[in-house]
Amino acid sequence: MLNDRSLAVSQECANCPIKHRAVCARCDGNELERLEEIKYYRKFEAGQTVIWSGDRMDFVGSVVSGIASLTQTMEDGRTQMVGLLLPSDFVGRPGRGTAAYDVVATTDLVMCCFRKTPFEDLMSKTPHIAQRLLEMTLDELDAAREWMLVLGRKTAREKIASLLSIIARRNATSGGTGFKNTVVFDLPLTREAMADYLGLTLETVSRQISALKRDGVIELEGKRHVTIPDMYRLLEEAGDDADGGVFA
Amino acid sequence: MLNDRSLAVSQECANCPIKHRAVCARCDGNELERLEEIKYYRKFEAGQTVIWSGDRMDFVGSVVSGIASLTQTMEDGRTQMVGLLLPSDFVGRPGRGTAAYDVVATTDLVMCCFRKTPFEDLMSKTPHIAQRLLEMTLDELDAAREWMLVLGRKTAREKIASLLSIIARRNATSGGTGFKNTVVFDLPLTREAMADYLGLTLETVSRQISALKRDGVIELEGKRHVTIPDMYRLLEEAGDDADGGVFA
DNA sequence: CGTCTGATTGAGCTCAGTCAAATTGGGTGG
DNA sequence: CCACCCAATTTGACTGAGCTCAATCAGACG
Repeated sequence: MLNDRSLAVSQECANCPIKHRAVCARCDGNELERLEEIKYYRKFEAGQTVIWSGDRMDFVGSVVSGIASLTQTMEDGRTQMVGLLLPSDFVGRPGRGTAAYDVVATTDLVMCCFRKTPFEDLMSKTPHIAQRLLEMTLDELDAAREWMLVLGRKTAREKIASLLSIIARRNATSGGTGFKNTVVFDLPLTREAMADYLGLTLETVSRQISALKRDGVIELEGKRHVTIPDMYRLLEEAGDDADGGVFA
Repeated sequence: MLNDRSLAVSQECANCPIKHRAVCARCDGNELERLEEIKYYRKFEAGQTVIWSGDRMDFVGSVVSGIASLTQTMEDGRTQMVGLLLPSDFVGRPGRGTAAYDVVATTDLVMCCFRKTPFEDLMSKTPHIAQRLLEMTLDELDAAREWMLVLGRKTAREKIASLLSIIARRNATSGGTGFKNTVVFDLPLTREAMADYLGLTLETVSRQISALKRDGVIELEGKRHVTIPDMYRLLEEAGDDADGGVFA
């Protein structure tokens, strides 16, 4: 089966698709061997919950493929996504015993997990891991702060444009020939997930997407396949400085 | 002068008021000596800008006393606070050359600074610093995510209550005798700063504070001195689980 | 072909924003 | 000590972006 195949492929760190960006990116051969001893893969289907907030968490790990989301929920059911986990992103916090957020597989998901205690031991002996984790955590903090500006100060239209920019930036295959600022991708999120990301209702998300389509900022094929004919235009709509050269 | 005195007092790491919580908290005597060699103090008055976003940043440092804020500004002037820096909090990012945010002294401020390059060198040789910085960054990330829930999903009233809770939790001297959930503190932020923190306008902040006062959730003496007669009540208003035992 | 989930669209309402006018309170100079 | 000034804050009236409730639509799957 495809699933078995894909697992088999990623079984070896040497072939791992995220080896250049994950927590283990800085590790040398020896360190990788140690990690390899304590690692194991877990797969989740779209919609499945990886962990519930408050649950005991005895592993940490990296997203290998697929997308997961970190969400917080209030007693009355209001929910806010607080993290979007893409391949190579790290899940879990060394030194903490319980999950602070719900982690949900947004798409089918493969994770490379390490039992927490051995990982922590290894980390204390392996500065390369801690270094890389610090770097990644600082990046996440920057992303979170960017996101706070979106949540606190942007309009619904700007929020949608911002989210599309973010996804485009990561997921993008520039469509067509030559030098162009056209970008094409598939939305990995439902309208509801987008709403939870942006602090909106799903109706507002839908309306704003329709409006952006009507205004020619985006093109849709089906509900999920998106074409951005002019990335600069989208960045403008997002309220971001469409400043520096190519979006990189 | 008082200023000189307070500087003199904190000149030695041994007497430093934040030594247990700052980046240097894990350092041993030897490591502290090295840090001491490259450190220097800087003072800012309330309202002064410490750094502008985009500026070259050749130092990093810790807040020793006072409060600073990290803010992001859009071209049209909308601003969002993305970090509130209290004593012991770290400013700057090792490995980055320019400031990503505006840093502004919200009150009079004393910082313990390190030139960036020597600090980075020291950090690569001193796991204790990197360890502590990782810990602090993970805490900040948690705080940022908490804040994202506030920005994305809470009502104006809940936002104000949340902010007051946060300040109360840190700044608090429980007022009066015996076991009680009464808390007293001075607001270190103007209405405008609170608005920037919470993604509101200053008028809305003012209105909601008035409403909370009217409803007996808080008491005001002057504009800044706040009494929380019942901390649990406030936590309820914040929409947080007023769950676990004493707020700790 | 019915069903079910996700998405779109509409109508009306509400909370928070905008614009504008008081009010407060601390600081200053006479 | 008092009159005045200025910045911060409060309050009011009105507006509108985004929410709620509800109906409809589209595509996937059995």
